Amino acid sequence: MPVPCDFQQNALLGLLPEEELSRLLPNLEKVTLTLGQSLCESGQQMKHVYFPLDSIVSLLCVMENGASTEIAVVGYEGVVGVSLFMGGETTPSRAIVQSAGQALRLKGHLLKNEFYRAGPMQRLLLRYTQALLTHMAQTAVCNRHHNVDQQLCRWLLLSIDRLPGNELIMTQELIANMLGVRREGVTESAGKLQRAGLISYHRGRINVLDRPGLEARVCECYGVVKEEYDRLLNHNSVM
Amino acid sequence: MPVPCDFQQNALLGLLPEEELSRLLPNLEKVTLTLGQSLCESGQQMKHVYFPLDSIVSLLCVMENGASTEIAVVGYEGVVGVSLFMGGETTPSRAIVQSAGQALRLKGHLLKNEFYRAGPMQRLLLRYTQALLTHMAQTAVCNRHHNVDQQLCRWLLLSIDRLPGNELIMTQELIANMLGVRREGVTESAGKLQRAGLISYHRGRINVLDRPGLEARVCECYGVVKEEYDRLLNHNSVM
DNA sequence: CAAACTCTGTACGCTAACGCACATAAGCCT
DNA sequence: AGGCTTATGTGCGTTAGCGTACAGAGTTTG
Repeated sequence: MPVPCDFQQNALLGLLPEEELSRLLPNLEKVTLTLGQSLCESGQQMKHVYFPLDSIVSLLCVMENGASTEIAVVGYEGVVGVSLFMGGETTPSRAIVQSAGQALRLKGHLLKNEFYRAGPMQRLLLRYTQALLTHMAQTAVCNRHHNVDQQLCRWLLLSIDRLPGNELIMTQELIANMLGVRREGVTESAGKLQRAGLISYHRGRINVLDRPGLEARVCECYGVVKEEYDRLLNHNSVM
Repeated sequence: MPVPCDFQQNALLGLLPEEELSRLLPNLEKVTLTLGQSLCESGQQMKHVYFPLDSIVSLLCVMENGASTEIAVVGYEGVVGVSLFMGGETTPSRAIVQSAGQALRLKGHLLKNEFYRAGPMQRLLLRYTQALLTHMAQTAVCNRHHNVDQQLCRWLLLSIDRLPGNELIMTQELIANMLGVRREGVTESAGKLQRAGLISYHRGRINVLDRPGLEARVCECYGVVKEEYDRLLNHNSVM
C-alpha cells in the first residue's frame, strides 16, 4: 500500500488520472466521522459512499443474538459502499466508524455514473473490491485457525496501517466486539503485548511502540492481506 | 435461487437475455470436472472460467502449514474465476472440485470481452460477486461463533442446494478439510445427525433424508447466504 | 483369498476460550 | 469532595475442540 505523504488524501482516489479526479472533485464533500457512527445498516440503502482520509471504518457482520465479527476494515486505501456499484444496493453487513476522523463523501448516484463510464474509476473500484474479497477470506481462515493473541496482532497492524500515527482510540471491549471474542480475552492478550513492550495502553488509548515486534508475532494472515492490497492497488497495476 | 427444471443448465447464464446467451454459446465448452481437480491454484493465472452445471467447486484458503478452510462454494448458480473480470487476474485462494460433474468452460479473454461490453453480462457477474462477498463474510462469522454441529448442517444444506439429488460423494475427512476442523469432530457431528434420522452415510456417500430437519438445526448463516443469492440473482432484479 | 488400504468410531488427556463474578482504578459530574 | 460511570485485571469452574492413538469394518489390489 503506497502510504501517501499526508493523510489528507485517499489513496484510492490518488490512483486516478488527473482528469478523472478533477471531474469528481466538485462532488466530493469532506465530512467528519465520529466514533461509533453507522454508515450502513444491515439491509439499508446507502445514500453515499465514503472515501476515508484519516478515519477507519469496520465492516461488521452482526448476528441475531447481537454477537458480531469484523470481516474487513476500510481506511484511506479504500471506500465504504461497494454494494452500490456492485448492483445489490444493500448488503447484510454493517459499516461502523472504528476510528474518528475525516472522509470524502460522494452521492451514490454520482458514483454509479462514474462507475458506468467503464473507465479508470471502474477498473479501480473493481480491483479494490477484489482486495476486499481476499481480506474477508483471510479473516474467515484466521477466525478458524489462529488464537486471540495472533488475531489481536493482526488487528492492531491492519488498524495502524490505516492511521497517520501510532495511537489508536479504542477500548478493549470494542476490540473484543471486532474480533468476536470476550473482552477478558483481549485484556489478557493485550497484557502480554504490553509486558513484552510492544504496545502501551491506558483506558481506551493504545500506542504501538514496537511495530517490528508485532510483525514478528502476527500470523501470516496479515501479510497475505497487505500484499494483496499492495498488488492490486498501485500505479503500475491500475493504470 | 431459481432452481432450474433440469440441472443441465447454469442458473447464472440462464438469467441472460437470449441474444447475449446466443453470442456466448459457441464459445462455451462442456467439460467434466473430477473430484479433487484444481481449477485455480493460489496466485496462478486462470486460463478459463467455469460455469458449473451439476458439479460443485469449493473456494479454499490454504495456509502455510497446509491447514485449509472453505470460504465459499460455487455450483450451478455461479461461476468460478471472478478474479479474471475483477481485474486482479489471480487470487490467493484455491478452487477445488468438491463434487464431480459437468461445467461449461469459457476462455478467460472471451469472458473479459463480454464483461467489458458493460451490458447484462457485466451486471450479472457483479451481482454474483456481491453474493459471493456475503457468502464469505457469513462464513467468517460462522467460523467464529458456531459449533461444528451447526456448521456441518450449513455445509450440507449449501451443498445439496447445488446438486440435483440428495446424495453427496464426500468423506468425513474431506468435509473436515472444508470446515477447517478435525475429522473426528465431523464423525461425531455426523453421527448425531444420522442417529436423529436426518442423514445416512456410508463410506463417502452421504444421503440427506430429512431436509426440513436439517434446516431446523442449522444456524442463521445458511439463511442469510441463501437469501442473498435469491435477492441478487433472479429475473426481476437482474434484467 | 489374503494383504493393504481407506473410512469411520471411540477414548483420553490437554488447552484455549467461554461465562460469570468481582475487584480495582481512573476519569467524570455535581 | 464524594459518588457515578467506565475501563481494566483476575480468578474461578465449564466446555468445545484439539492431538493422538488405536480398533474395526469395508473396499481395493495383488
